[in-house]
Amino acid sequence: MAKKGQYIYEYKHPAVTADTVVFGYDGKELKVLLIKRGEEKEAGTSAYVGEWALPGGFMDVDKDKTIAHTAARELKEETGLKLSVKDFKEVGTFSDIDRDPRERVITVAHYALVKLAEVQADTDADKAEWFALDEVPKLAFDHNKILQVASKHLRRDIHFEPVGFDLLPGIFTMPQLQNLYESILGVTFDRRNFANKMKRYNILAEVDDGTPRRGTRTPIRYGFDKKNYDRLKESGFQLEF
Amino acid sequence: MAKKGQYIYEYKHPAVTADTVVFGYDGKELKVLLIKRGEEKEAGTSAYVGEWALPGGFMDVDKDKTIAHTAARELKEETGLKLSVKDFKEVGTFSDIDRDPRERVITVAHYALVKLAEVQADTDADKAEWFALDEVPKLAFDHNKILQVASKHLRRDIHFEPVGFDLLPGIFTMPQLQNLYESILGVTFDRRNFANKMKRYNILAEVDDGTPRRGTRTPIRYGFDKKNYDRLKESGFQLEF
DNA sequence: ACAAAAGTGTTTCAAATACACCCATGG
DNA sequence: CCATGGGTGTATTTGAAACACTTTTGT
Repeated sequence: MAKKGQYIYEYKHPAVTADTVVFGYDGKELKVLLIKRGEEKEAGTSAYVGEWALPGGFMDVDKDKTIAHTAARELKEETGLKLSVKDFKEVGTFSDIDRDPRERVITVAHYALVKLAEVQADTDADKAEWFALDEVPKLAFDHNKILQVASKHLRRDIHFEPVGFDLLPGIFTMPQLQNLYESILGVTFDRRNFANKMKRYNILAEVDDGTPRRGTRTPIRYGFDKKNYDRLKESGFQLEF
Repeated sequence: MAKKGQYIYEYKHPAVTADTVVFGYDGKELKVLLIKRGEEKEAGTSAYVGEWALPGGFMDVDKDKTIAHTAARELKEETGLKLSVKDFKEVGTFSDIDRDPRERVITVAHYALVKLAEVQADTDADKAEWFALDEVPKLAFDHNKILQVASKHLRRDIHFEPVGFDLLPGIFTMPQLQNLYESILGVTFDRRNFANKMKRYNILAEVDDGTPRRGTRTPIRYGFDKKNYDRLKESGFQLEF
């Protein structure tokens, strides 16, 4: 952690933070991980104590190799969630002059996708909580705006990136996959057309995990074919919906 | 301009800059505006003096309403080019710990599109120069990397945004438009297919600017139909190529 | 006179869309 | 027994891609 002391500059510097929108999917709807703000460790005074906010915090100028490292470190400290630096996708910089009442703070917003089921155990329930996207309360700072923009980025990226990979468990069903896309994009698809399109990309493989298929009521279970997926991505594809 | 003085913080703060990749199109190829670095006005020591670099500079914590304002202000100061704040599209944050030899500096990169012909007169030729994209020299800091990423963003955005609007003069020809797309994407299109697709969007209008069409050798002149374009954009379209 | 630039239309193929029925299970 | 969830195939339409010739001007 950064040392407290006296740091002197010839010109004013802003403080820099990294905030992260962590998206998870519970099989029904998209959720976001929020924390309840406590006393600030770093800034002289605290702001928005007791309110909900996105996890994030101040850059450690000496230790954080990049701003994504800040995001990863703070997420870990605040929620217990340990993600790889490359899981953080940058959303943008929020730099309005009055966005923090204490001093000038600019924040670099990120988003990350996690497999909710596998990760729920690791999150520190005392501080962090999952909220359905449409039940997110009023947040500290400009965090509602950040969440909006991050959601927009997710909706865009879904056309180019394997969001299913990251949000669904390793084994999943076609209805789950479809529901995920429908949740993110806010639309509905025809079952048959959706499945056909997905299958044409050759990135899905039927898997037999031992669950007996006892009739049409138990859905077929799929896994992602990462090899084919990566090849497809290299050659500049577009997953259109 | 920011005041020089003694600014004291309890925790280390990084310096923050905004850099901008200004793209222009001369009818043949994509160009970028670069500046020759002189003595730094702000930082104690100067870095990369005499080398080519992207225009940009330090945030004025008291005056710059957002980081985009920093980008606009610095572009104006360094090249004479006066663009609207909303013309700056954010590309990303570059924050590697050793990217500036003087102190920890993180930069927020932007790109902007200009009509080269209309703007060339405004740029201060003493300090700034246009370079073809594939003739860009080795740049200061990590600016070559920033340029790469900005180009990638432009290539992506071309599918969703009216880049033609911003890069071409108000009146242009189909071959010019096609050449622009080919330059940015690095591919070639069939003349007929390209024109047909463009026309299907109903965003082009033939204009008669007095130039006589004296035969097939003088191309038809078009303008953008901004109304239709905006409507199309609202309804979430994709310009596919 | 010939090379270069620009205009134009049709055919073919692939993908998007729309649409209806059957089966098995759980309550 | 019936409501629910899940599987499957076909016909139609739309857009993408491939393709060749003619005209005019500049040299």
